[in-house]
Amino acid sequence: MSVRQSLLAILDQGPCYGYQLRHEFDRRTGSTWPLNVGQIYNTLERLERDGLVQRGEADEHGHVYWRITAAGSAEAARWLAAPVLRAPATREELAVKLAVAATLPGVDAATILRSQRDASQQRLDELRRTPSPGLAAGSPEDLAWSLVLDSLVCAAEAELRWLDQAEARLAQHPHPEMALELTTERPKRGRPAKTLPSAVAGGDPVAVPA
Amino acid sequence: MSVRQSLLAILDQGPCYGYQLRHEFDRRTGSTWPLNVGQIYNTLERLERDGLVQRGEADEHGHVYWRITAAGSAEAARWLAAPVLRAPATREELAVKLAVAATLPGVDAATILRSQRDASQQRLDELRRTPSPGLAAGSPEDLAWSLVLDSLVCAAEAELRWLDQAEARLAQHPHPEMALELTTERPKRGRPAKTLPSAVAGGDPVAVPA
DNA sequence: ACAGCCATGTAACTTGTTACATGATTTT
DNA sequence: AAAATCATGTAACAAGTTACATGGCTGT
Repeated sequence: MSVRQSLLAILDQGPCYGYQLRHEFDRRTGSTWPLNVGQIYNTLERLERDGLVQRGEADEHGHVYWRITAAGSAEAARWLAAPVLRAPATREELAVKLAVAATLPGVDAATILRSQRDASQQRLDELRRTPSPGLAAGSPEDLAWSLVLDSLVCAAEAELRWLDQAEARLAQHPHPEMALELTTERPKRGRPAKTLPSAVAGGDPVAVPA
Repeated sequence: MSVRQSLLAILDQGPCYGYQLRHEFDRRTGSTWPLNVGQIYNTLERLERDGLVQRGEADEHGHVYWRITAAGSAEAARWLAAPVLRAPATREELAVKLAVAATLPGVDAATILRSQRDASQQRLDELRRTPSPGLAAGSPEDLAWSLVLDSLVCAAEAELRWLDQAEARLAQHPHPEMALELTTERPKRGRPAKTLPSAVAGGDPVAVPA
């Protein structure tokens, strides 16, 4: 959701051809996340389909310039003005994974946590070792690159903090032991009773079929 | 990339039918991120296509149980054992957006930053106000839910920290003023000259075609 | 001639996501 | 009867990503 919008924002500055867009994007976001060339042409076609850009004729060099439309310009402005909202619950792969792992009986969540922590720490070290680019210090590219790098560092630090918290929490719940009784109640169709206290289980714990 | 794997990990505990999987998943990750039912059936079909699960016959209740295969079991184990690796550069939408915004001439990055900061702060406040679920404290569900919630809080805090850093950095680079000269050099095809010092610009700064 | 980059494009595929259709069952 | 829930499924789409095909130009 940011490639599309980023390309649009760059195109809002003036027509570009595909390879140029790649260059501009990479320059702005640093050498991380090298943007695949093919993706640019895909994205441009999708943008054209949505009426946000228009494709021009090839010039004498064979360069195909793309021009933003009024709708595209509005969309770019909208994107820049509106804050990025994380969904009510952003899908954090790591959190989901640990939440699932911590509630599976045969799984040793503590070990998973430790090995994840090692990997995350290593990643953070790498990020910290990553040099600022050899560009002219103070250049806009340098600024942009620093922002992206800082963002990654902050995220990695937060991940480590969270992992430590999680480890402490897990220590309090030594053994999940939450066997897969799954839905403790027998699955029933239809509208469930509201007032009745679910009639108590007593019955079969879902008897996983062989 | 976590729905698919999570469902597989749950199925590794024993056969389930679709609705049951949704229940299990939601129970483990908290009420955030309610999993759309349709997605489960899609994912199951894709898992079957990949030979990781097998669909069973409907039982007397009309429940279609899905059973994990040996390959699926191996895949689930692999997922649980391997740490989640953020790509060399994870696509942080917010970072990319700010990096792009900070290098666009007509754009007031400081304003964008401030409004983003407000939104992020508000989100963090909401997260902090989010109560732990009314479940039995100490239950595995409670643990899982807390983990997810903590993760979101940590991420939100990191985001704010980063935004503050970014604001400070932007203050040092008061006005990007990086006009869209785009590729300062005239785009040329073929292998670029290595030794020549790019022949100096002098010429037209890409002369954006009208 | 050959390597290698510039440049455009096509096709396929993955995961996530939503909208919709269908029907059974059960409470109100 | 109506409403709500359980349950299964289909179809389509969005965004990202990769692999591949094609050709031009240029330096060695």
